[in-house]
Amino acid sequence: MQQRVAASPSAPQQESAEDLPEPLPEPAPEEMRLEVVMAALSDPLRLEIVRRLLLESEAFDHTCGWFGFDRPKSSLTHHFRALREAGLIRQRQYGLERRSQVRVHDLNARFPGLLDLVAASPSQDL
Amino acid sequence: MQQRVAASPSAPQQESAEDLPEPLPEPAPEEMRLEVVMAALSDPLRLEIVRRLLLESEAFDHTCGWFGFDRPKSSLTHHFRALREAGLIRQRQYGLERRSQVRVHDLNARFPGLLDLVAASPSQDL
DNA sequence: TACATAGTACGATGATAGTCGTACTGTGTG
DNA sequence: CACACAGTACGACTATCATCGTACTATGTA
Repeated sequence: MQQRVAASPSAPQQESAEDLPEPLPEPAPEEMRLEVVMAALSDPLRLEIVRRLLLESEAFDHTCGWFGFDRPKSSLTHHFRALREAGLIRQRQYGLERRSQVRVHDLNARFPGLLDLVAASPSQDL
Repeated sequence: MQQRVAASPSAPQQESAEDLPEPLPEPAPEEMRLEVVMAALSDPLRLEIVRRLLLESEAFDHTCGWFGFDRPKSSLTHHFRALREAGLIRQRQYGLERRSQVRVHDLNARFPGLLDLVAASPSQDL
C-alpha cells in the first residue's frame, strides 16, 4: 500500500533522486505530541484531508486545490498549516504550487495504527 | 434528574455483572465519531485520565478523586463528562461515588489501535 | 437529626480556534 | 512588461472550550 517514501531527510539517496524542493518546516518525529495530533484530526475538514490523501493519492502529493473544497483560500491555508505543524503532512513548494502528502513513514513509526484509524473513518461531505 | 441507584451494595465488585448500577447515558459504539474521540483526547488532562485508567486500573473503575488531580471538582466533572459523551469511558453511580472505566471492548471493536496509542503516550505531570 | 462526602449545575471569564474578506507575495507565461 | 495564478498574511468576528467559584443535590454515617 505504501511505496515511494521519497526523500526522507536522513536518507536522501533514492534511486531516482529528482531534486525535490526542501520540505517546509515540520516537527521531527520525536517532537510530535499525541494531543497535538489528536487536536489536528478533531476537525472534520482536516480529517477528510488526511483521509483523502491516504486513500486516493497515497503515492503522490497534491495541492490544496486538488481537493475541491468550497472554502476560501485563507481557510485552507489555516488547516493545511495546522496539519503540517502537528506533523501529519509534509509540504513542498513546486513553483507556484504547494503540495502536501501524508508523512506515512514517520507516523507509522511514531504512532502505529493511527493512520489506519483515519483511513477507516467514513468519508465526509464538506 | 435520573440516577438509578437500584439499591445495590456500595462496594463495587466484579463478580456479578447483573448487580451493577446502570451506566450513565453514553453513545452506542456505532454512534461514536472519530473526530469527537480525537477532540476528547486532545486535552492533556483527559488523555492522562484515559492513560491512567488503562495502565493502572484496567480491570477496575475509579472515582475522579482517585486520580489526585489538583483541580476544582467542577473542572473534573466537565472533563469526565466530555470523555463519557465521546464514548471513551463508562460511568456508574455507586451511592456517593461515580466510578469510571475505559470502554475497552467497545473501543477496540470500533477504533482498533486507538487505546494502544493512548497507552503508549508518555505520562504527563498535571 | 446533623454533618460530612462526592459530585452536579450554573454562570462568568479568558483563551483558543474556525471562518472569512482583503490585501499581498512570489511564480510562471505570453 | 503585464497579467493570471497559488497560496500567505493580517485582522476581525464568532463560537467553542477550559477553568473556576459558588450554590446545590444526593448519599452515607454518627
